[in-house]
Amino acid sequence: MPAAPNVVTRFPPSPTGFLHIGGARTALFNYLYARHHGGTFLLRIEDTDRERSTQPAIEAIIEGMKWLELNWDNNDKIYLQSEHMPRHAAVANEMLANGHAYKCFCTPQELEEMRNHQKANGLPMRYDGRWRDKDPKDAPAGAPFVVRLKAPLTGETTIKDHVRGIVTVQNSQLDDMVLLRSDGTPTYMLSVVVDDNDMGVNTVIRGDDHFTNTFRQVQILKAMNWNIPEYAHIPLIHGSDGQKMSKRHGALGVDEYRKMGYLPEAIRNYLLRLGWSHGDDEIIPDAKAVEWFNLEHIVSSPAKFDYMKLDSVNAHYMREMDDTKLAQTVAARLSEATGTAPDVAQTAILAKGMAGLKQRAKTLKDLTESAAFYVTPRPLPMNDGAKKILSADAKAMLAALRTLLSDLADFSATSIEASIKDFAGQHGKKLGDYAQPLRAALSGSNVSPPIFEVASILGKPETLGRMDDVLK
RNA sequence: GACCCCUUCGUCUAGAGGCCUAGGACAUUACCCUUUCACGGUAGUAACACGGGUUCGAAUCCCGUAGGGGUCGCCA
Repeated sequence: MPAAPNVVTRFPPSPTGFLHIGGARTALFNYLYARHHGGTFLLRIEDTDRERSTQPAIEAIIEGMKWLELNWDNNDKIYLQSEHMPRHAAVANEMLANGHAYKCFCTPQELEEMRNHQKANGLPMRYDGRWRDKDPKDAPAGAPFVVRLKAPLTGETTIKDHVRGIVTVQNSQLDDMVLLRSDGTPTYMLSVVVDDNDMGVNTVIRGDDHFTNTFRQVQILKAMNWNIPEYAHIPLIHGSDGQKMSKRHGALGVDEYRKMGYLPEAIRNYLLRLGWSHGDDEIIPDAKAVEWFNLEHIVSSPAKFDYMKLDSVNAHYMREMDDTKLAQTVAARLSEATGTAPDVAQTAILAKGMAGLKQRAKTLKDLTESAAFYVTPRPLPMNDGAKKILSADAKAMLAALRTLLSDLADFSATSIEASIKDFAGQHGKKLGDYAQPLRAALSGSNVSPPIFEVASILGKPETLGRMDDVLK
């Protein structure tokens, strides 16, 4: 099935902030495509903007990638774009030498005036090429200059994109972009092209916001006579306002999702389905994702992020998790929230409780909150629902129940239920009449897993103790 | 403004001219199950943006309109 040999993809975030959800999806698609073809997935940090790039951001991105388990190749090594700036500059100079680039001595003010004029007159906003054919000798001595691409004036540039199809733009629409800044550093447009080429990247999967840039990049590629990679521009993820999700537009860092209690496998599955499909399949475990992923079924329109759906996917994976492992996670979260870590015995109780708890929760956060009562030290605080249940009548019934339970030898859930059911019948009551007060006493709430199961897991001494607390 | 792209239930999507009286999932409604809440089960509401073509036949192809988005930096 894998046709293209040696597929090389890459994820190139710029370290100006955390790894956000849109970037995570781009990374996922690149990762899956490489894995599907048995190819290589690389991580490149685009830190050429020295002003805005930060080390903490680099670390946050790496942490995010690791949390999502999107492991990159090349022995875990990261390609730092800034380390290759001399190479980028060398390429620009090569283009200068072979006539594919030229020096432009315009000042920033001059360019801004030009743009203002164009905007005011409803003209297309592009560099007008005023230094394209001028002799550099005409420039004032020692004046700073940038290096611009000498882009073709006529003809057209065509991109074959796996999502967009074949798209053509007239070269007259594209201006002579800057390759090298006046301080000699390369621009993004140059750096990506050079790095992709040097890294052997042959498949570029990235956000659709890069689509129009692609035409310019292809022009550089052609000027250098380099191979043009396969392209797949994936539609953006929109916020609820229908606009591109960005760091200031509702996109959260992946770490926030971890805190909210989402599982990495759930995030992966949800993100995969957001913009890609495999028939009616919704739950797509990693192995299937790698097996099935392709570029053909990437959706062509933008998607909105939906927490409800994420919740349901997360709930699915959470229920599949091993109870012991889940209990450890919950214990860790509990200790983070309360400051005291559950001990081994308590963690064991949590593990027993997981089966009943996890089908009532969507996230690890929910799960942790609903599990807390198992290990909360006595006397348990009662929530409003519990207080309401514990009327004088209810307490009287609870007192009777206490005697019943203390005499019960077999403290299994079925045994407790059978005995209470029998007891209720004898007193002309329903099971629920006793179950609710018991629930309040044992869980401190009006909502809990099956209460006889809870009692059994808590054990007889703790159960009776909690009942005594309420009866005091 | 210029250029490019997008448009199927509220949301994510299936759909590659007849399989579509448009399918699935999430959400939502009702009922069943039931010691609470969930889970689960059953049923339901709900969409091809609009207008023209092409064709025996169009959600699917073409053109236009409308709406939305992206890009136009010495940011990435």
